Amino acid sequence: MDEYLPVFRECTLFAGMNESDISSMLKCLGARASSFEKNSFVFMAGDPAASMGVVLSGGVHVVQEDFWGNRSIVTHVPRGGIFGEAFACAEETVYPVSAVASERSTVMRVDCGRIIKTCTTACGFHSRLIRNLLTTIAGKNVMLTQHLEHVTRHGTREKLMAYLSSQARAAGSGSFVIPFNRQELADYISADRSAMSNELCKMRDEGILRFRKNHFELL
Amino acid sequence: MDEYLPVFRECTLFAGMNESDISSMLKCLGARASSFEKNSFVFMAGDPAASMGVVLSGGVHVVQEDFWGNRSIVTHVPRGGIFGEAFACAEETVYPVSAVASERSTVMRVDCGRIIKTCTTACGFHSRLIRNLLTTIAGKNVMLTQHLEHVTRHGTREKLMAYLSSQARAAGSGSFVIPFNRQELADYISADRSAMSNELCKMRDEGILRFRKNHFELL
DNA sequence: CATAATCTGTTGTAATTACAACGGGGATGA
DNA sequence: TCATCCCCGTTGTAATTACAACAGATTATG
Repeated sequence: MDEYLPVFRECTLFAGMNESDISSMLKCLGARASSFEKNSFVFMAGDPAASMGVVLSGGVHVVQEDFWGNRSIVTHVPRGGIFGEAFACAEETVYPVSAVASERSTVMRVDCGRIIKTCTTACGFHSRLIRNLLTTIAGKNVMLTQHLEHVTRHGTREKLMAYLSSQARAAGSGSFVIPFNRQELADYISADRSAMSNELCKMRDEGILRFRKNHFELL
Repeated sequence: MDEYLPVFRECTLFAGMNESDISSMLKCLGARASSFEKNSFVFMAGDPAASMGVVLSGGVHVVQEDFWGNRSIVTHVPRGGIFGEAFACAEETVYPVSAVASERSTVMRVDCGRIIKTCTTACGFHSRLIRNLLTTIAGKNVMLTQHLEHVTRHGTREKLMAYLSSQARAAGSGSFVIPFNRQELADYISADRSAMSNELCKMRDEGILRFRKNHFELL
């Protein structure tokens, strides 16, 4: 397991811990790493939701299948990312989604009960681990709330204004750089790229914003 | 503060605790209740995000204002509900939203740092409190993820199928009752009521589902 | 029971959006 | 330098959705 220590250092779950702390903690938690072939299931929808996963190598797709069998990708989890933690930490009894290796991957699974319920005095960094878990989930929560805020607006222009406003707020300025190209931005706000591009230019012509590539300025 | 003990028993944050535990814990946390007139701010966007709120009486609107000053309501928090906890628990430094009393209200504010960072051996139920906080945020996380899944689908029919599928999964059956009327369902999936109603009937005529009022059956 | 109020389905029209196709940069690499 | 690829804007058309208005059904209320 120690071969993956560089990965753990990138993982928000272990923020503020050094390698020896992490190493001893993983033993304490009974964490086990397993390998998965491409397209094999790490867990399936309907399995008891007891553990969270940490991607040590490769990547994992979180997928959902609807009543009629249509499959869609919810998220992709890259190396160093965690998944399933919200279901395991909530009162959910089973996973409502499946996790599939998008390529040959190594995944570490940690029983969430061991993190939460164990006496927190057992090892020195256990409380830090819980805090990290809480911070990580809370951070995702904030991002999800914002995303929902942007997507639920009616009309392409309203979506853009909501998204750009939040970026300006985060930057503390009306002038900022976004982390998306046009196609990615369109996917994010759930709109068509060309329609969005069109709307952006209309807004520019009306004088409510300026942009050049990924740099935007609200007026 | 003890006059609000009945409210605390409904609050997920204090699940599994009895009234005397809650009472002593609130002292330990240094929680303070304050009154707010209708339309007065509990906190404003830009304030340092240190504490979470618990609505003891009345209700609170979480509102967001965009770059051009357009205000929109993100959520309404009723009596017994908590708000601001995700921002305070995440690494956010300031609130990106404001909280406004929707009527004359009483709100208890708890410093999140006191919950998370204090030595967990300080009082017996502190670890339970942290677990409740984690469970609550994780639960919201699951709901947000699902909602996003439903809203981002393109087309009214696809949204309906995604939502109804998730309800069927939750019920463990293709036959279930939804907690929305038509208007609420339309708001939830971010669509027009009449267009949605139309689409539902088309789907019924095509034989992929049946419904009567709030009872649905997928085929 | 009668009346009002609300919810739901239906229709037609206007507005918006998705889709496809294309051309102009700008970056990349041989 | 030239060729290639990718990103972005633009346009026209087809499809979808929003909006408004209305009628039947259901529920609430006195």
